[in-house]
Amino acid sequence: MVSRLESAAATRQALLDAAADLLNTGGLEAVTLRAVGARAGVTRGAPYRHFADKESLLIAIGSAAWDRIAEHSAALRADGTLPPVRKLRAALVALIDIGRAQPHLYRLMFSNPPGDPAALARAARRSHDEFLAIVGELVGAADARRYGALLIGSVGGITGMEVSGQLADPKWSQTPEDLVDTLVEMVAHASRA
Amino acid sequence: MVSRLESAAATRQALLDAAADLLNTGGLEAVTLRAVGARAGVTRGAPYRHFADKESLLIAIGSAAWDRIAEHSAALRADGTLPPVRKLRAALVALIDIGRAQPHLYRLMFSNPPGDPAALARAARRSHDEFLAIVGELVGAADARRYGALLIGSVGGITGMEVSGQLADPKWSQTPEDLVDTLVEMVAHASRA
DNA sequence: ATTTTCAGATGACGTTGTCACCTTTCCGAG
DNA sequence: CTCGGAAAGGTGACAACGTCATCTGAAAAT
Repeated sequence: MVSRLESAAATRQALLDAAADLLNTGGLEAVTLRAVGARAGVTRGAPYRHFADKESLLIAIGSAAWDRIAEHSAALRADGTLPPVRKLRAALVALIDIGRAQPHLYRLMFSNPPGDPAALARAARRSHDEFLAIVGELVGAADARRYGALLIGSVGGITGMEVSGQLADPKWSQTPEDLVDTLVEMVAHASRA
Repeated sequence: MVSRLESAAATRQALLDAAADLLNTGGLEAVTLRAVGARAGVTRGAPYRHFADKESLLIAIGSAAWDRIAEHSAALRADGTLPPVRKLRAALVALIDIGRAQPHLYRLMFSNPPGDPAALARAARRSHDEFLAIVGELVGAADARRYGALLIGSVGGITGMEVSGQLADPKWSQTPEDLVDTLVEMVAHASRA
């Protein structure tokens, strides 16, 4: 008694899960439509009933990841028990966690696909808005844009260094969390002056 | 009177130039060994006399870009007429300039290839060392590691936002240069305290 | 002068993304 | 209740790609 619509939606989700799984375990090169189909229990042509092409499937995965981050930030913002500095730090560290646990997914989130270069940037907007609100609680609405862009960009890059193994160089002797703490401290201090 | 060695070296460079050109104009997807060979005046199999595979060719391009940055930073560091803050800003803005002028090359520089994930991270080390020295001039050797990692990561991420078009959102109303100025100012201030 | 070496050309193979066509199954109108 | 359209999925085919084995010709070494 599964309706056709339910079955189709389930297949679509199975394709997304299969692709995300392959991405995490074997990297982007392991994500082939044939492998995705096989893991989802269908054949190579089936994904075209749910996604225009391979790129659309990847964009959907990246967008979903951005949506989860947006929800996480929204939940943080709504938490009244946490002081703004804590919210900010938690929101930033969430990105680091994704980068560490799912580096290939992290890369995908920041890629811009050849066909629709702005697709993932659009998906990131909701997440950025939530983040902007959290920053505003700390530094005030006037400076939120300035420090918001700086913090998001910085953490994105710091996580990128971690993902590509550059931060592992003993030359730095800093964890991403260390750097985030320094960054938040500097921003909090600068906004008070 | 071109010797065979000279001819081989010229072909190798022609392949690198052709690939870099295709990368800049058409993105990574436009870089096919057949197209690279055609533009360099050879056929599709010829690149295998100079590079183990396609990935090695791309790594060579990314490494060369990192080398150019290292040289640029070294030249900056040797310039006695510039105060440390100026050197630091110029070194950081150099990354932004590459990102803007050659976004696909910029992406390649920060990618980690499936075969040798640390290859480009190694190529970036010399550049990082030069940068570390410049930071040291400003904040002292004790804090150089801390702020060096923070600055490199931050600027990498900020440029990434610019490259992927996220900073273009009027929501931020900040140029990458604005953010770098804020960042440098904050670091200079923090290191004085 | 002869042998070795190596850049380059060519043919072939497996894999991939994609499309056209066919089959099957479900939903809704009569 | 029937039947016709719609849509999911399967199958065959094709072009493009990375890669390798093999061949050729010319330069370097002996």
